[in-house]
Parts: sequence; C-alpha cells; structure tokens
Amino acid sequence: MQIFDTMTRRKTAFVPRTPGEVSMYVCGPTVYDVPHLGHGRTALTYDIIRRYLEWAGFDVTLASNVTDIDDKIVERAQREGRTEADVATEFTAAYDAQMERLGVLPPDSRPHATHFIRQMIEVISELLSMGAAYEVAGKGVYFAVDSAPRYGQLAGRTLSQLNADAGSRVDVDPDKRSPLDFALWKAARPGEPRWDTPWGEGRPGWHTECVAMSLSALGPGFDIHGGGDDLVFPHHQNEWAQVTAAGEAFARYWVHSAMVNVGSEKMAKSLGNYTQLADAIDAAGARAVRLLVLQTHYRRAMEMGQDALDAARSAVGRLDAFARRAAAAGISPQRWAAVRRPDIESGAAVGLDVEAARAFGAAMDDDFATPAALDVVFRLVRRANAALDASRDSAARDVATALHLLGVLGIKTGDAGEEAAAADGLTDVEVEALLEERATARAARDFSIADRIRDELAAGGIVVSDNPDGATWHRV
RNA sequence: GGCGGAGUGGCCGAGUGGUUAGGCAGCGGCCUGCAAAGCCGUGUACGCCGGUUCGAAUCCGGUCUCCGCCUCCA
Repeated sequence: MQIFDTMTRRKTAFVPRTPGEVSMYVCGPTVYDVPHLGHGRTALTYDIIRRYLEWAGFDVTLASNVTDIDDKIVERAQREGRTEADVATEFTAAYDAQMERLGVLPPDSRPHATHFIRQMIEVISELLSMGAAYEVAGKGVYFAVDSAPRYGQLAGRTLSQLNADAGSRVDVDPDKRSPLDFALWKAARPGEPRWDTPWGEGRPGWHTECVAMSLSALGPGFDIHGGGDDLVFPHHQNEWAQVTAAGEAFARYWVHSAMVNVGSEKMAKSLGNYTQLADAIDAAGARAVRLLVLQTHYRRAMEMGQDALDAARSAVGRLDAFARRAAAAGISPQRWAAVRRPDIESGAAVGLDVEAARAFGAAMDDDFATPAALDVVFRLVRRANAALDASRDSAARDVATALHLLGVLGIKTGDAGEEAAAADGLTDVEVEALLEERATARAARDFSIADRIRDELAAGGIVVSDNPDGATWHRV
C-alpha cells in the first residue's frame, strides 16, 4: 500500500508502527459555527480511508478531536452574551448531527481540547524547561521555532524562506523573538475563560492541543496524522515542531485532503462563500455527497456545486435501483457485510468475485484512489445488471460483490439507504391495494385505468415498474 | 514577492508514451401496451506554441489563464 506523505511529498510504502494495526489522528473542527461542505469532504475522506483500512485487514484506531476553546469561540460567546462552553456545545452537536447523516463512523475517541488542559500544561512545561519555549510577561508562552531545526519541511520550505516572508502579510508581534514563533499559551484577558498554570492564568494556543490529544490517544510514533490541506501550515507544522523539539516521535505519515471550491474559489467561512453541509444533504442526500467525494481523488480540489450534486444523486438512484433488483432476485449483501479482503483472498468468503475485489483493492492501495475504485464498482454493476437481464448464474456473484464493495466505501444501497420518505403520503398497504387494482386493469388491458393509477402513485412519490412477473414499486 | 497545484468531450472527473476510465446529461436501438429499470451502440476531449519520438493528454522548452498556502480556516 502506498500513501502520499506530505512531509516527503511522495507516495511512500505504508508500513505501520505495529504490523496489522493503524493508528490515525484527524484534526476535527473548531466548533464556533455550523459545519460547511468542506467539513463534510474532510470527514468523509478519512471515514473512507478508515473503512478501507479495516476492510484491508488492519485493526484501526481513530482519534479525532473537537477544538472547543479558541479565539473564534470566545468572540462568538462574547458577541452573543453566552458562555464559550455553551457555544461549543451547540456547534459540536450540529457537527455530530451532520456526521451521523453522512454515515461517518464515530471515531474511537473524540477528545475535546478543554479536557486536555493538564496534558497541554505538561507539554508546555517540558518545552519551557528545555529552552524551546519562552514566556513573555502578560502575553503568554511562545515556542521558539529555532529549536526545531527542520522547521518548514512540512510546508515544503526552509526556515530562512519562511523568515524572509514573515511579516509580508501580517504584522509581526514585537514580543516574539522570531517572527515565526507561535503561542503555546495565551495569557488571560478580562472576561475570557482561563485555566491556572505555573506561568499564570490563560488559555491554550491552538497548536498544542493536538499534540497532547494525539499522543495521549495513540502514543508516540502513531501512524497517520490527517486533516484538511489548509492545516499543513502553520497548524501541523507547529505541532510537529513541538514534538520534535521535545525529542519524541510523531506521525509517521501526514495525509491532507484538498479543499472544496465554489466557482473555482476555495470555500471558506472566512470568505463568506460557504454552503452549509446540512443544506447540501437536504437537497441531494447524504449518499450523493459521499459519492461526489469518492469521485474525486482526495488530494485534488473539487467543485461541489448544484450540478455536481444533482449528477451524484442520479448515480445514487441508479445504485438503489440496482440494489432493488438484487433484493427482488433474493440476493442479500448482508451475508458478506463482515467480510474483509483477507477473507476474499484466502477463499474463505465464497460467492464474491475475487478479481473485482482485487482490482478494487489495487486502486485503493494506490494512495486511496477512490475514483479508480469506483470505476471498478460501476463496471461491475453494469456487468451484474446484464447478467441479471440474461438470468446468468454469474449474476449473484457480481451483484453481491458490487454491493459489498459499495459498502466498503460506506455507501448503503436500496430503500434502506436513507431518505426514503415514508412518513407523508400513502402507506405501504394503500400502495399495495392500488397496485392490485392496477394489475386487474392491466390484465383486462384497460391501460387508461392502469396509467391513471400509476400517475396517482407517482404524484405521491411512488415509482411503479412493471416486470414480466409483476409490478414492483419504490419511494423516491 | 516566495512555495505549491491545476487547465481533459455538455457537466463532474480519472488517466504519466500506443488499447473504452467512470458517473451524469444527450442521441439511436433492444425490451415494454406505454413507461420505469436495464442492456447495446454513439461523442474522434485533452489551454496555446514549439520540440523529442514510429507514436504524446501523458516527456522537454516556452507561453497564457486559474487556484491554494505564506494569517484564523476542513
């Protein structure tokens, strides 16, 4: 398996810290507002990687944090006259709710920054004691970037290059020894939340929390550190600097997912051009969002406009129709739900297409090439449909394999998938009754009545399909 | 200004030397009472200009345009 490592900027053979196990840490959201499409893409990217690694036979441990104390949370709380904890709680819930809709599996641990103050103080104390950090009275504690000799590598730049640019866009704080030094701890200002430390009251700087939380959850030298591309510099660079200065081992591989664009411009809250994740899911469905993410390689910027979402929704509809055919043919992918690649390779899982599974695995092994993996799946779907048309014996195997692989990517298919709006409109019993009426009319070749019933059902969101052995229906 | 990435058929989006990516939409056909679903066929795409090569979207040089990071950001 090859993974593109941001640190070295090349695809590298993936060798985990412990054979058969993968530990990953993914930087989660700062909860000061509702999640947007970008949060969705990033979360889905790592959810897909995680699911794939598990299918591939690894025992995966995923930690993903919530930053629940930060300048923006403080600002919002003060603006709205409530507590920071209140703001954080509201938007953590908002984030979790959308993650659940998207089918993003909960991480094994979801550390909150405010629960790791003690560990952060330990990290900072150590850095202070070894001279890698320094106090500035009344302002806080800063990390001295010179204590991490290869500072800048993650960003693909050298310390001197970075120094030359510093201050070109932002004024340099004169209290810092070097313009690149960053705050580990911010001294308390009136009205802000605060914690007591050996160097006075205050609150943590952003870059230390992930150090404390990732190492607490996963231990030194964990395998994968992920997050959005925009975190490479300075956030991840600064995490790395702290751990390196302390002489510890940090992430073995750095993975970064690309941004979501709107009109070919980065979508960001700071640019005010963002689409709320909830809105996109409402409009196109959670699976369309996931499919769209899968259709673009994770390291490429992607456009997530209305047209693209609509197209993805149509594709999901096709997969659902396929799953319905499968169910009608009595093929249930449930039987293979717990199957993993080693089971297929070893021949222990009978009834699946080994070659297709291999092609799928080969694609994913190449830096998680989900577009190529999807290619394998869609070709298989076509072949399976053709086999179903022809009543070929191979149909069951192809159908089961296609649905199984979709499941690996986290795409549920069939009416159980989601969104099937059962609540309003006709009940199943009513639909069945109407269909019986229609069957009678059709048998009598009274197609005007049959078509009228079909139209009525369609108006109620029920699509009817006539097949040689009777009619089937589903909700849209 | 520095560093990095990208320009592919109507749209999204893979693809690093030669065989069909895939999805969505369109068109033709099969099937169907008509549909739906499905299958088959269909598009001679690779920003521009040169070059290397028997052969380039894919390599080299040049050029134009766009985007990201350098500041909080998934």
